[in-house]
Amino acid sequence: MDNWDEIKTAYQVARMGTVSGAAEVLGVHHATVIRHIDALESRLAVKLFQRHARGYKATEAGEDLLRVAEATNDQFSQLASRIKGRGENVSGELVITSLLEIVGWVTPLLVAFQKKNPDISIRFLTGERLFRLEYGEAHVAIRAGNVPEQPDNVVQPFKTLKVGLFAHRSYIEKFGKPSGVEEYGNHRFVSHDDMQMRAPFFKWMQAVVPKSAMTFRCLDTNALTEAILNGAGIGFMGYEDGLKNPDLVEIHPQLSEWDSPLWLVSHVDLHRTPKVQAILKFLKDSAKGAA
Amino acid sequence: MDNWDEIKTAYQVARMGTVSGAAEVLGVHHATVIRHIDALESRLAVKLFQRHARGYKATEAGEDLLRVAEATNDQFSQLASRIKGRGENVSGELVITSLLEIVGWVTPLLVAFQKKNPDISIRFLTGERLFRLEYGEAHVAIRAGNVPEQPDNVVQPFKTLKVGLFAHRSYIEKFGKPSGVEEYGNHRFVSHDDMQMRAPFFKWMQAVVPKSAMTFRCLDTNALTEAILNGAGIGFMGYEDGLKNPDLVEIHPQLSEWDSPLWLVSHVDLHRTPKVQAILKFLKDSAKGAA
DNA sequence: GGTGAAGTGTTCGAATTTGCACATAAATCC
DNA sequence: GGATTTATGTGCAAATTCGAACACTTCACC
Repeated sequence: MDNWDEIKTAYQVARMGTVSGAAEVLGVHHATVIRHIDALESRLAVKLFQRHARGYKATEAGEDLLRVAEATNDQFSQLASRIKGRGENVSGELVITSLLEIVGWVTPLLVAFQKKNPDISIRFLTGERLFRLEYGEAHVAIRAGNVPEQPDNVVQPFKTLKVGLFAHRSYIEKFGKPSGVEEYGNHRFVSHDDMQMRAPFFKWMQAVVPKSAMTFRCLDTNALTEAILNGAGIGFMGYEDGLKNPDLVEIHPQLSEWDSPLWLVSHVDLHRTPKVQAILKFLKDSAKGAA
Repeated sequence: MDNWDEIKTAYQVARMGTVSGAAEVLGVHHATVIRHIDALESRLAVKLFQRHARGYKATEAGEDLLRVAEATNDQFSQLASRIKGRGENVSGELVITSLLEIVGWVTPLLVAFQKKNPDISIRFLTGERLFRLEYGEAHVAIRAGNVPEQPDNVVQPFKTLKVGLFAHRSYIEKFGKPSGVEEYGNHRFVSHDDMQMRAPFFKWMQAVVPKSAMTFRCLDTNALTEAILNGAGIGFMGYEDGLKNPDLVEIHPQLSEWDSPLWLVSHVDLHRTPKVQAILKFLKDSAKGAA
């Protein structure tokens, strides 16, 4: 039973009782309707209609088809309105992924967005693995570093993640505050263990701080912040967070070359949907408000 | 939501996960599949699939379509097997129509056929009105007289209805038996009231018997037979029935020109269905057996 | 009983759809 | 890391389908 269009045609003929009427409803020529019926009947090897000059009358098989096709027509109509409706409303599931490092910063934004759009349910995917937009694993990704130039992805600048070089008060009391870069060799630093890391502030540190001075290394950004707070050494952390904490001392004036740009990335297929547009607008607005 | 074929295509893509796979299942070129999907998506203004080089992944809308189309596919498959099955089995309703005159003769045959085919339910339509095959009012008609030459009807000879001219014993006792046609004017005849009747024996009677001798006229053949049996006069009735009844006397030697040929008529659209073939074969066989 | 309206059915040219060839991209397999 | 496999995507020609016109039939209304 291939060729569903012929079933659709037969349905209208059974419903209308005439070929001409069905042709008008379907918006095709009545010759087309006749051909569809003929094709369907010869394929099924069963007469669906009894022909006479004043119209078509469904046989038992035709009546059976009428019932099934009527249900199908309803189902498809409902499907169409569901799909179209889904396109217009901001509802359903919204999957967002980001790097682990900025979870603490992004999460409150997502919660706020969910509160503004109660019909939406948010899945926030984070992890070692990069969740890929092109496989439909997420609607929106927040990426850092260079502009992600993958095809089929729509990239927008989000905001710039500023970092500063801080140490805890307890560290300063113990080891003193280095007056300049040249003294860094005699101090203790905390840093990421991942030498592949491409963040600009990390590269700056690699260039300026001798490897022997990096006495505490870890993989997780949150653990790194904790290490600084516990006086393990000097290290990078979010600039705003650092300033806010009275127990932290800024070691080096903030440099713009440390900045990590953040990008909002969405797949081109989904970018124009209202749902994705809504979250993108919300995130950009909140970035603007914070700046 | 017109063009059900595109939905069918999208269903296979959602099921298979790749355009190529769907194309193979559908037996079309993969370019066609791509075009169907593109057309459907632009009509719905919603992305149904997320494209990447290793296949298509259904979006939420696509998943929705998958569910609906899967159900539809099942429904259509079942419909197809029902319709084809109906074509092969002798079951369902079988509508037969005949003239009132031969009801008594046909009914036992139909009952026997129904007993041989318990899956069938028989509707035997009789009445003043001619039930018409071309409107699907009946599957098979039993017609008398000239060969019905209507288009779209398949006509087969059934059997010849022989009639004889009989009178009841009580009539003979009262009025005597006419020795020849020339004495008919002095006798009493029972006949049909319908002067339009085209039956050959009726025309013969009209030619031979003066109108004044027709003293009992009625519209119904059964009533006519009853009239003969009750001694109302001389009249035509089924030849076999007349001979079988010892109380009846044959008035005139049977003439072949009285014979009414009976025809089995079926609409060309239904003639080749096993159900119609079965009843036609049964009726012809029983006519042969009786002859 | 004849005339007009409504419907079926068929033929032929036109428009649409389809299939093929080829380009390209990503994943897998040595 | 290069070759192979498997996928998507796009012009262009062929095949198919579609639509307009016309012939024919039946029914309803005068």
